[in-house]
Amino acid sequence: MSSAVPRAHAADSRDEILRAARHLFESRGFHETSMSEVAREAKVSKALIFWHFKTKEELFLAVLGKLLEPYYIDFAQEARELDERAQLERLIESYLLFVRDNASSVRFFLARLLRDGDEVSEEFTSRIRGLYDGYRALLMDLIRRAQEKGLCVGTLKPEATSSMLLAALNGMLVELLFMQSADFDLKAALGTLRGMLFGDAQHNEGGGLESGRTTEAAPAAVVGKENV
Amino acid sequence: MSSAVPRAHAADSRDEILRAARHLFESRGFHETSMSEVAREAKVSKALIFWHFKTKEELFLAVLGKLLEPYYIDFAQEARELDERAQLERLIESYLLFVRDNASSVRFFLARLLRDGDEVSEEFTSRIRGLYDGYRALLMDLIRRAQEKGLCVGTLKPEATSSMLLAALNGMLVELLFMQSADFDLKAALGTLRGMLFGDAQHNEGGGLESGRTTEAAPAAVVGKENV
DNA sequence: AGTCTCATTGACCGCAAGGTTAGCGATCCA
DNA sequence: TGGATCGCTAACCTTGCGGTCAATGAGACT
Repeated sequence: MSSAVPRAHAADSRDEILRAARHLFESRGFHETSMSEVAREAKVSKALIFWHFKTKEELFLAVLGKLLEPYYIDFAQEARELDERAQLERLIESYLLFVRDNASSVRFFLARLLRDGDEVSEEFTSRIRGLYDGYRALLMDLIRRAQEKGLCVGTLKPEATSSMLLAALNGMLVELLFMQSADFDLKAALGTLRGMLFGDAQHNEGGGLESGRTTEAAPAAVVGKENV
Repeated sequence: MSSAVPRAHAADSRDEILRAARHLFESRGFHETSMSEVAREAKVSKALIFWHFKTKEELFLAVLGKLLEPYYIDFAQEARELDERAQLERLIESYLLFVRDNASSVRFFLARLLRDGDEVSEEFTSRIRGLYDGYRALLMDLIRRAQEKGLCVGTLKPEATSSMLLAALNGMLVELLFMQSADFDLKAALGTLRGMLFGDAQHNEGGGLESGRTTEAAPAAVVGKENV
C-alpha cells in the first residue's frame, strides 16, 4: 500500500532531509524540532529519516558536520602579497563578513555552546575552539610582524592586543546577532579599532562592510586546515 | 488519601517552586526541563505547580521576572565623588564583575536571546536592550566628560569609542561564558583597554577582578531605574 | 522470468510530556 | 459547630514524541 516513488540514488532524499533538518534545527533548536516536522518539511516519511540516520542524534551530528564545512578556508593563501597592515585589516573584515553571511549557523553554534551538560556537541565545541584559537594566533602573529615593520602602534603588546581585538569583534558579532541594535554603528567602531591599532583616526578606503557579499563561493574565515 | 502538609502561606511553596525552576531552566533550558522534574526538585507535587502557575510558560515568565531583579541598581549613586577616569574604570570593572557573579543567569538570557521566533521573551529582550543602551549611554557620557577634563585620550570619538568598548566587554563576557578559555588573559586585555582609553600602557592599582566577590548584597551593574 | 537489493512507506508501540480532576486535611470565621 | 476557603496531592487523561517493522514498487543482475 506504499506510494513510494524512490529516487535513483538515496543521496537525493538524504540531502533533502539534511536541508530540512538544518533549517529547523537552526531556527528552533534541537529539542524543539521533532522528527515528524523534519519529515514534513523534507516531504518524506518519518521512517525514511530513520533509515538514513539511526537516531535523531545522528541526524543532528550530520547537520553539524555540514554546517562546519564553510568554516575552513586557507586565509593566508589569498592575502600573501599584501603588507601586514592590509592583511590585518583584511582579516578583521573577513571575520565580520563571515559572521554576517553565515549568521544563522553562527547563531546555531552559539546557542549550542551556551548549553552546559550537553554531551552531543562536545566534539564540536572543541573544533570551534580550535578555529577560534587559530584565528587569534593569526591575529597575534600579524600584529607582531606589523610592529616590526613599524606599520602598527609599537607600544601595544601583541598578545593582549589580539585578545582584546578578538573580544571586540565578538562583541560586535553578538550585537549583530542577538539584538539588531539599530543605533550600533559598526563602521565607526571599526574605525576606532583601526585608530587604536595603526594610530590614525580614520582610514576608510572603499569596499568594506557596506557592500553586499561579492564573491558567492568565497566564505571569509579563518585559518588553514592544519589547525583543525 | 493525600499526605499534604500545607504551609500557612502559599508563598513558601511558590518560592520553592521558583527556585527549583530557575535552577533547572538555567542549567538545562526551557524545553529540556519537565514539570515533573521541577516538582521533584521543589519537593512538591506536579499539580501544585499548576495550581500556582497556569502553564509551564507562565512559570517560565515568573522565573525570568525574578532573574531580572538584581540587574537594576543605581550605579551613579555609589561613585559620584570619584573623578571621571576612576568612574570609567569602575564602570567597566563592574560590568565584568557582574557578569562573572551572575554567570548562570546571564547565560540563560543569552540563550533566550538567541532563539528567534520566540514570542515569549520578546518583552524581556526589550528590557535587556534598555539596560544595555543605558549602560552604553553612561559610558559615552563618562568618556566625553573625561575628555573635557583631559583625563582621557582626546582624539577618540566618544560615540564610536563607547560602542567599541562595550563590544570588547561583551566579547570578553562571551569568552568567559561560552568557552572557558584557559589561555584568555582577561587582565591583560583590560590593561589594553585602559591603555587605549587613557594613553598609558599599564595602570593596575590593587583590587580588581582577581579578588573574589567582596560584598554579597551589592550586585555590580548597571544604571538607574529611570532607564527601565 | 525470477530473484536480490535499494529506497520508501503506513501503521504501530511504549513512554513521557503538559495538563486536569476529584477530593483530602487544616484553618478561619460566623 | 459547621461550612467556606486555602494549600495540597494521587491518579488520571490526552497528545505527541522517538523509534520500529512488515510490506512494497522499482530497477539491476543472472
